[in-house]
Amino acid sequence: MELDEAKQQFIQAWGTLGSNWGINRTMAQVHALLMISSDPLCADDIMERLQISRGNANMNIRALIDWGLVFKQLKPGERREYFVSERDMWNVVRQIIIHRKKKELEPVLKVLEDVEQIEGDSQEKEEFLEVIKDIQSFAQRADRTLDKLVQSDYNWLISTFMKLI
Amino acid sequence: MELDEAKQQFIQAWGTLGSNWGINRTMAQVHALLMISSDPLCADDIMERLQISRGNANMNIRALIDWGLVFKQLKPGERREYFVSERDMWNVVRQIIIHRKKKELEPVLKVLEDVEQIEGDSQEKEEFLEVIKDIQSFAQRADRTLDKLVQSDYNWLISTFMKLI
DNA sequence: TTATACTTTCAAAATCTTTTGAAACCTAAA
DNA sequence: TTTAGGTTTCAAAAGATTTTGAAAGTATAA
Repeated sequence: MELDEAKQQFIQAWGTLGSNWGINRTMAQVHALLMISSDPLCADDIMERLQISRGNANMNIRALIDWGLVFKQLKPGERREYFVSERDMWNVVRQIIIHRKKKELEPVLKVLEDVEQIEGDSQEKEEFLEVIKDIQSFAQRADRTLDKLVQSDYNWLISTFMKLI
Repeated sequence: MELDEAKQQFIQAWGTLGSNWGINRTMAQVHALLMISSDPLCADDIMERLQISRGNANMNIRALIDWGLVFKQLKPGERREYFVSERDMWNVVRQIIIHRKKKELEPVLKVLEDVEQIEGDSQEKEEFLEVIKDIQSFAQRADRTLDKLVQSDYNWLISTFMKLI
């Protein structure tokens, strides 16, 4: 396989993975492209390499910066903005966990708390509450575990992985 | 809050969560409905409660059965099929991990292996390979950890959670 | 101040995903 | 058989998401 073909394949695969992970396909592709570029790229480079429009490129670059997966880099004497990506996979995953936890897990915890506050005194209510409480205790445990996880550093993580295996 | 309103809210929240997790909204809602129904429901019950068409109900029930999240239950003397859901959250999450790992992680591992086999001997190639190998080692570790996780039972999981926190 | 080089926005278009519902398809019992 | 009660399929419609590209905006330097 040629290097360029390999790069292309990797970008496509990363895009597909991303789109299953709440990261839109192009956003993940931009990230992939930056990960495998040795030098910082500007918006025009990204547009050209991925064959996407300026608006699309701009939107997804901003989103990646927002997620903490890509950083601006200004070259001295140049006005144009260049971009580099986070390459450390644990930092990448960490940022994704932080974002998705906030966007998804926390709202569910809120709803679970709300629906616990129901009126009445029926058998049906008790059964409903039992199911809800089970889910809630699981979700809270997941929430705390993820908090701990994102705080932890890479070496700690590795050693935990090791103990698991 | 009334019980019925609470149920409705829970079904909606579960639907939203699911759609962020590679499970389509209706599929997650069907699962939610079955989790909080004390008795098994048939296709018509589900259609009525969620206000969805027969085709939609059927498709999503089949998908849930396929994912191991819902089970058929035949009532003696009745032809109609009834359905109950997996309620144990750890089993639910376990099934989702199994499915998504197969659908997402494994194809990426395959691509990473493929793109490692590139020709040439340039500086550029070496830099590309370095990034790929980092990602690969992380992905393989994740793969093994998830394997271990899905094999583990609930009590083991709890104690691991506890150690983390 | 004006020109230039670049970034951002956003409505419309394209694309992808989900849902519908009617027709085809079972299968058990009469 | 035939009928009745039920399930599955699938093409078309609806709905959601993503992408485009041109216009507006912004900052720098001459």
